[in-house]
Amino acid sequence: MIENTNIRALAKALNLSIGTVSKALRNSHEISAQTKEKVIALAKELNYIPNPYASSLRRKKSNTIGVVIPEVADSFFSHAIKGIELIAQKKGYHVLVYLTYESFGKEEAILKEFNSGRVDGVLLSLASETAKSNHIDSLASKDIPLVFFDRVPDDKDTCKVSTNDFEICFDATNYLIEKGCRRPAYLSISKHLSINRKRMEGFKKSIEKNKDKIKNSQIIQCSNDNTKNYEIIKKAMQRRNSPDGIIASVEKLTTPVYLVCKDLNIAIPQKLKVISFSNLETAVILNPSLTTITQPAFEMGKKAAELLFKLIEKKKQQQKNEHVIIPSTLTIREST
Amino acid sequence: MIENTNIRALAKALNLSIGTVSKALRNSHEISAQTKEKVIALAKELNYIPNPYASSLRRKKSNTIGVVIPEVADSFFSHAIKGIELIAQKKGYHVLVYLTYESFGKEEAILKEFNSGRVDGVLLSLASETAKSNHIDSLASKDIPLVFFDRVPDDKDTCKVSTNDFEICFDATNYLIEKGCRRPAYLSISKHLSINRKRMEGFKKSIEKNKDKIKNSQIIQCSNDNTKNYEIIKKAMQRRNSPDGIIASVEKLTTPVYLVCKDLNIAIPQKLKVISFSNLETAVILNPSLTTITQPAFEMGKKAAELLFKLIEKKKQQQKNEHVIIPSTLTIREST
DNA sequence: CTGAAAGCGCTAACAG
DNA sequence: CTGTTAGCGCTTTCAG
Repeated sequence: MIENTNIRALAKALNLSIGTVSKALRNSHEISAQTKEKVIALAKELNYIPNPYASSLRRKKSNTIGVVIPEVADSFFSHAIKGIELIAQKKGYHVLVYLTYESFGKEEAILKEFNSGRVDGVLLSLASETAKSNHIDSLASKDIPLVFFDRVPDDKDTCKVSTNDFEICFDATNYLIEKGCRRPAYLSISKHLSINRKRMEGFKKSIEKNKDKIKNSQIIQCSNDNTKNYEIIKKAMQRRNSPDGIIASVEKLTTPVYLVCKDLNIAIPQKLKVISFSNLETAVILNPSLTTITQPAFEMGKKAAELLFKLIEKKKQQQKNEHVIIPSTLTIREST
Repeated sequence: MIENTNIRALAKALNLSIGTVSKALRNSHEISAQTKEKVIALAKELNYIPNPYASSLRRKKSNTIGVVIPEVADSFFSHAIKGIELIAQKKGYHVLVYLTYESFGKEEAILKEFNSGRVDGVLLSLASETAKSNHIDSLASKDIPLVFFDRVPDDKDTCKVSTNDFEICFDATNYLIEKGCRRPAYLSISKHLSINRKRMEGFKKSIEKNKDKIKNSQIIQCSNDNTKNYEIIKKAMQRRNSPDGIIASVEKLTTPVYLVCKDLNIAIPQKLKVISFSNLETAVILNPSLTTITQPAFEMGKKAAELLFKLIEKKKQQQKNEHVIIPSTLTIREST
């Protein structure tokens, strides 16, 4: 940081007091139009930009939000960040991005630091390691608004933006069965994530509902490591009574599923029907094109940010536990 | 922002002066081990987190970097951000992310605001609209370090991290020709981007080198809008002497190319060989699997951040125009 | 309508 | 080794 033309320099040049200049710049009603004009003109000329940290310190307001997400290498979060940034930019807010790499410890540390007043609000999508969510209480006690998105907790009464994980997975499973699957499988990820539980419950509910049609069904527990997942899925497909339908609960499971089928010569959709949660643009050019549960990632990001700003702007009136659900869509393609 | 336990409260509780507490917390050598211990213990107990903005104001150092990118919905930037964030987290820095949406005006405005002292350094990947780069001069005049990555300018002597766009595209084109292509085409994006020019030049150089083998070659100008690109590519493929080999200069052109081929029944790789710049994990499960020029996105992000921190930490010694080139790799798959 | 002055929370001389 | 003090640049009473 290097010294800038500051408000004092402006004041001196204009023969005004610092206070007057400050008010003029913030367009205070108690300053004459003339003065405002002069001040603004010079500010522009000298390329004056107020020091945000001085302002933050004084006003106890950072005009910054923190976005804490597990990963960014998945297309869901790319799109979500885009939505968040869009709204933030519109509101004149700045966006700090933090990755937890699915680690609870990191998540905890990051949130803890937010108690410093660095941010006016937080958007959080839980790490898969995160089982309990009491690490968010300190934020609450400091009245720092928090909105969960996508990976929301279900044990807390907070603002959250999620998609209809249960219902869409229920629908998707029904669809698989309708298409003739008798041995459907659900590829599960972290058990801690309510998002995974909900999807899984949707799956189970459908199995239950269709139990007279179903021969067998299974939950296949996958890991965070995709090479392992390849092996896990391969084994599952080599067992007797291997699945004839798969619901992949996250985007990154698509690649191992397709690879296994290629390597084991399993025809999709004839031998195995596949549906994946995914926002991949390339779903349509896979072979066969992939039936996806498309999450409204961008919209969820936008909505979460909008909600957060509502909380930031008028904490009192706002409901502290609004839960917005933006539905996903099942896009049917050739893989089913 | 709500009032926190601040350094004054700590000092009072410990019967020490504010200055001593401050030094103890920053582990100053002029404070006794005993005192430090006491201070740190109480700080922990009270969950004391120093106000970063007060500190920034006083030290003229924000411990924050700004990352300015055109889009985040492309897998390149997802990976790059991951690399950046990794290094920043290690260094105890915070990362502000801004999207320009390919707009020069936005890019300019964002950089201008950085003159306020909000960030200690900037990582920039140019918007496709950006033709001139004098909007970065103000940063330079304030001595705010700047490192370009990926979309670097070539008219400036600055630090930049890029990949070997020219060479890899030269190699890729050679490979196409070697595989029998006689009518190769290059799908071009924004002409302003040096990255595109360099790739294009690599293409042309190869055409030149192989001119006795080539029947015809073309540069197909694409847009930012993928539905338009579909039409553009379709038209190109319907003309006489349509390409028998394509180099797609950016990832998002893959989908329209594959779709056109599907719709026009053009067999890849028999009738058309395709290579695309891409970091898509799904390249391997496309049909046919896609030969890609894989950019080291994560490594570029990391390297750019490392370079930036070197500049931030010791401005003097550091070369102000280091140009790091991290090579891309040509991964050959079935589409060629 | 404008100015004076206090202070946000922290750091860094400087003095002791 | 610890304390005192003067700000960083800005906002905001409160007076005039």
